[in-house]
Amino acid sequence: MEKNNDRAIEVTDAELSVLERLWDCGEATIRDLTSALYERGAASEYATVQKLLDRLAKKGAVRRHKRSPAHVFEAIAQRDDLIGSELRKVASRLCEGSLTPLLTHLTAEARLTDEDRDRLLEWIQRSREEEGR
Amino acid sequence: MEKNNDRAIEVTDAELSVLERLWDCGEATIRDLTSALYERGAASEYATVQKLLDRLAKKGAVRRHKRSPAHVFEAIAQRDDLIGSELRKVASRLCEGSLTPLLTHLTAEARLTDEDRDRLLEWIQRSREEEGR
DNA sequence: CTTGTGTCAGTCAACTTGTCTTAGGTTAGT
DNA sequence: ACTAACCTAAGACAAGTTGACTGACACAAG
Repeated sequence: MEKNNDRAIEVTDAELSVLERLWDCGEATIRDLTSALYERGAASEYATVQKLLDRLAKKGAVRRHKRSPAHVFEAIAQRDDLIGSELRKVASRLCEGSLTPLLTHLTAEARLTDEDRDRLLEWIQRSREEEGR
Repeated sequence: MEKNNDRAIEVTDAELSVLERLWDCGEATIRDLTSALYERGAASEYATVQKLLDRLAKKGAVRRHKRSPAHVFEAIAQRDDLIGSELRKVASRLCEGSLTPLLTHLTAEARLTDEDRDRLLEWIQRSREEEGR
């Protein structure tokens, strides 16, 4: 049940669209991704995807399997990891690192459905019980 | 009780430090801000603060009062407005615009103090009561 | 009329980001 | 073996952002 909190992973828009494709496919080669994302499939676009994967790999968001002819890529970072990174970044910039103000803001701003509210109450209850962890 | 949701306000790091000073002071001239933020108070730093205020004004985060000799600046955007903008940005990039996944993530990740918990419970209570507003 | 202070506008280098080019390696087909 | 098709690796590039800085001008007080 270990969460991937090792370090923040932030990605740009173009990188994100590659990652999202990987979340859908599970695994994909550069060619797969290029034809899925760019339609035209030109050589330069292939290289663009390659560079984006390169940067994603440096950030630890993607793993490269050196399988036979072409490398196969797989997402390491999941959507929720990115959400977490972004939320922590906001918190550290605007709330001295505390996530609680974000929570407070969301409860005030988000239109809570009954379901959301119930889930939240339940969670608070649980968190109170776990007090002495 | 109108919230400032008109549009997203995002600020850079340097702009934020100016804004934070304004949140503390209420009002301030460029000179006030420069000596508070830069210590040295050189002419170039004065100009930097001026440019930052300029950009903040264009973003609608700051208001300029043309009082006597030097203009006086006042923050329009509050910390919570920025938090809201950032959260919406994250939501629109990663959650198809829905804030709920952020809430879910925070309930899973954030560790609450007793005080946080009480405040949150109160929020939820109030939100439930305002239901039909 | 000069000095100090303020405003306004533009410049600048460093960095980021998405795109593209080039060079070189490996495999398959004729 | 020679070429064609595909792959990897590394770097170049323009456009945009960001923080810092410069210069030109207004204006009041000594």
